[in-house]
Amino acid sequence: MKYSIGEFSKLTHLGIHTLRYYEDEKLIIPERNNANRRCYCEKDFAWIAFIKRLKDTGMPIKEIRHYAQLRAEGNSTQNERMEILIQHRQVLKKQIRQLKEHQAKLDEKIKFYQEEITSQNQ
Amino acid sequence: MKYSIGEFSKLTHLGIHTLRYYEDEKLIIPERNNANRRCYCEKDFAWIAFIKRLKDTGMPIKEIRHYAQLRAEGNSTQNERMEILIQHRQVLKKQIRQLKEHQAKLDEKIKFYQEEITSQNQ
DNA sequence: CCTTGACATAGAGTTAACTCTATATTGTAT
DNA sequence: ATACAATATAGAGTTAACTCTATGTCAAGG
Repeated sequence: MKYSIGEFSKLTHLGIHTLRYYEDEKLIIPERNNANRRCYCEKDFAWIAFIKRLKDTGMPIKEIRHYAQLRAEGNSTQNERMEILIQHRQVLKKQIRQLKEHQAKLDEKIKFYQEEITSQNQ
Repeated sequence: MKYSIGEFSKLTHLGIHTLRYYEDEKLIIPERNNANRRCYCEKDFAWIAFIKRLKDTGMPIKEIRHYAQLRAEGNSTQNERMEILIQHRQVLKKQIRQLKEHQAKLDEKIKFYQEEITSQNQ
């Protein structure tokens, strides 16, 4: 199955402009048809999903580009790509730990407000 | 204990420029001494710690400003501030859930690489 | 007295990540 | 054949959150 940029935009919930921007940034470079139109495929869809994951976990576009370029070079870069992901796993782990701490502190603060407010109503 | 902006900058690990920017944005407005110099105190330190927490959990500065303005209005806004934090707790909860999902998928991918690589070495 | 360093304000510059505009082509329905 | 909607490129504009520069003030040490 092949998708025009418009279809692919709907599929991925990324704007047309964003897809072209990602192409400029060399994150995802789709095939072209004989009229020079972009032709995205299933594989591109899976790849975009992964790009989103990296973005959502705070990886900047430059780093994603690096990963994408290694990917484009083929199998010989598997090891290096794995290393990047292993590094990133550490980052993610730390993020989760920190957010949990923030959550705990936020809960404390909310509890404090609740106590303040109920004590005022007596 | 009172701190000049230079001291407070070191204490909070926020640049002097950033502290002044936060003041422009009405997040934290310290006292002034008779020479018009900023005078940060312990309470400001606790408040900056909380601002950082909100920032680190993705709250934009405009929303933090809103919270800060309510805070400046005093006790009568306690309820509204609590509501904001309760809302934000939901956001945070969702963030953590998502990051955990991303972590799981990342682990899968790493595992996949490891299997690929070991199978190639045989 | 004079220099120096920390502070003050106002406003310009930077960076990341989009997002939009202008203009030109092209495939499809009438 | 013609109109029109989707696509193409190049480049400008936007937003958030800083970060820096220019210029001026002032208190304390030599």
